[in-house]
Amino acid sequence: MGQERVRGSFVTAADIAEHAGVSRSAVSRTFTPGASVSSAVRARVLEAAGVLGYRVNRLAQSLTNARSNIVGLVGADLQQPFHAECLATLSEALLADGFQCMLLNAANAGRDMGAVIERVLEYRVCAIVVMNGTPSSDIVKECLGNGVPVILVNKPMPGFAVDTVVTDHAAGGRVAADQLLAAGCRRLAVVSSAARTASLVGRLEAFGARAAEAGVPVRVWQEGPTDYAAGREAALSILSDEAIDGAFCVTDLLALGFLDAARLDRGRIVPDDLSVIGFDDIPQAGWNAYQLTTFRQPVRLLTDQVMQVIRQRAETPEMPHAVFTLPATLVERKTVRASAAQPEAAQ
Amino acid sequence: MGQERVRGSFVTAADIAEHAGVSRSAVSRTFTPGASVSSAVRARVLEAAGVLGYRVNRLAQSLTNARSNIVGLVGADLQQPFHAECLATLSEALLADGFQCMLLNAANAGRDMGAVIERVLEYRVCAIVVMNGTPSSDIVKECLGNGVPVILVNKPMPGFAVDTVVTDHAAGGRVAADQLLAAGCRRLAVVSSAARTASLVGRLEAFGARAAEAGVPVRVWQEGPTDYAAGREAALSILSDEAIDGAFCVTDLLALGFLDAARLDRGRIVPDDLSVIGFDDIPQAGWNAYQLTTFRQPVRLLTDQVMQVIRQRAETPEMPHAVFTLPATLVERKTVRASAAQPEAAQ
DNA sequence: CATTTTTTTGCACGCGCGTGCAAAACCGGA
DNA sequence: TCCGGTTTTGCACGCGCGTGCAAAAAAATG
Repeated sequence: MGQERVRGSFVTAADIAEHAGVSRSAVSRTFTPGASVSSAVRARVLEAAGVLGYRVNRLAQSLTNARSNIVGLVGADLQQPFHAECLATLSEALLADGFQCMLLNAANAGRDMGAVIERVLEYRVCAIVVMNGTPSSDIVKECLGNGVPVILVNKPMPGFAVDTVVTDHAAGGRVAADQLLAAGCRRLAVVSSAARTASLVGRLEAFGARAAEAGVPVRVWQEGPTDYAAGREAALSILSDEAIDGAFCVTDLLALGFLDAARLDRGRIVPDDLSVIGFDDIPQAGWNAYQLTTFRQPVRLLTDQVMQVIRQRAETPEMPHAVFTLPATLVERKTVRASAAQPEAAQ
Repeated sequence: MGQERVRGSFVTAADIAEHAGVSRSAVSRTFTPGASVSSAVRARVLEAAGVLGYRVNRLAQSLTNARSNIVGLVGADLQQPFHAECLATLSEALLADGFQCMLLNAANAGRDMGAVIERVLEYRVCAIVVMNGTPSSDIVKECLGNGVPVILVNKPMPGFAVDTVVTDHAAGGRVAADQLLAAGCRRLAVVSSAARTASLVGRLEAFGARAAEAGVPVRVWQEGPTDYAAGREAALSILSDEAIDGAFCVTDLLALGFLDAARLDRGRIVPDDLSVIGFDDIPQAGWNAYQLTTFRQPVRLLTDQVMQVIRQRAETPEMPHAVFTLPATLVERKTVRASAAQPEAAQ
């Protein structure tokens, strides 16, 4: 079976109808759950479909429904470990739920997301998920105006009718400060990038606030991109200047670069001389050369929440919009000195 | 402008026609390059489109063309650095060329690619690019039977009417052997995984053949998945057994795990005691903690070639099918001992 | 101005599909 | 056998768009 397929063209429902000796409607109904077809007809249609290799044309189908079941997935810097993880998890969940995902790669974060979002609107997507990067408010309005729900991950946009799913960055920042203080650090640094993303700023400010409460000075570094090389530069600069003994890098990539420069170039012993905490828990953070203490972003939870919002909003478009905040969990590895104050007895 | 948009629904060409006082055809022609419209009408249409927020419905458009301009991008283990890089590069190129990409995440490589490819066929994609993983021959036939070109990256399927774009793995394997031999290694190992992928096998066998020519024994390891942890396990097992002094890991991920275990657990000094070469040149390979000597896969070239094939085959479907082999380039860093035999004078 | 040529425009059809509606077929009961 | 009720089936229309065709308008030519 499937042998005599005509090469080079798709089979239509009409072809099946003819081959099975039924009306085209019968074919359509066979592939429409809950439609009325006798089992005899259904059987003949299915057989013909098998032989000819029929496949409903979703394009035409979506035309009737006025909406496809395609979800637009927008993101930049997709090769970064954390972003790649988000993408992999989200796309898998979407597929598992019967959606198709259109990937909108905004490439280097600088490039305009607007152009790329505009294009996907032409496909009548049923939702747009922004995994990272900051879409302009104009384009968000445009999506909303066309009835396309927008879901923002880790990127709150107050005042817009969007759904937002974020990690609790502030809580992470606070815990990071607590950890470093508990480890006895008294000259702290926080390493971020020139990108003043809400998530990055959230982590940084909460960290700074907590340190301030404790009366500990914090050296703030916010230069360059958010990557490994920038982390190295930060370490090279900060660690030569001052006697920093604890650093919170707002991203694992920064932290790993920072660690390498601290150890290899500045001869620091981690965690004895210097404690370091990252954020994201990318796979590399767990590698033996690093064993970075960091915060795990709840990617699975974020994804589940995104899926739930997509489904709910499909049913109830006028549902009130909300911000869902999910907790990051501390992953204790080996870049923070064990607290001397409260030794964990007999472990 | 754009204020009075009716919320919650898309604007159609008919709406524009009415608003501009022209026929619907005029609207269609305005947005069809090379169609005949007077500049007066065009102007009025464009203005109406601006005010109402019109956007052609690609779904309906593709219905007429019998083909969308969507390309299906199939891959597994998308969070792996090399795969993520391929995905990022390819999706960017596709978007730049006016295509849209549908992401088909086959999740854990084990899962069936067929199901996911079947689904994307329903969208009348104009091509399917398989970035990694092995699609069943049945599903490939099915695509081909429907006139959808299939492009395989790093995965030759002899005998099928597909286009193939591969890195020259064998050449890499040979050079790897040469490098290790030149470094004076006399007890070699090659580390691969249980996945007998063509690319992995290609690298491994070429390496083995070259070593055999030189009369040097090679310990072959092919267990577990293709990741960091598997690389560690390989090192823990191999390095305790024998006095290996040179290892070719067929993947950077394996190499980095191997390196960490060799240094941290087995106390080897790289490259003095042990030389290690990887493959792929993922970003982490260049990090200071590793400085791995490896082969850079020509991702940009692969991508360019894929794009060229897509364009050409769109024009000339019956074009003969070919295998394009692109060279990997050795990236010399610091995990291979400098050759004693031929000291590079005064460098 | 009349006529031919060129350009522009609207009509109508089809792309592949879902679905309301009415005709047809079927089923069970009297 | 006939009849009311319950599927099942086919017809025809519409989804939003592109496009061939012929009518209309404009432009060029005599």
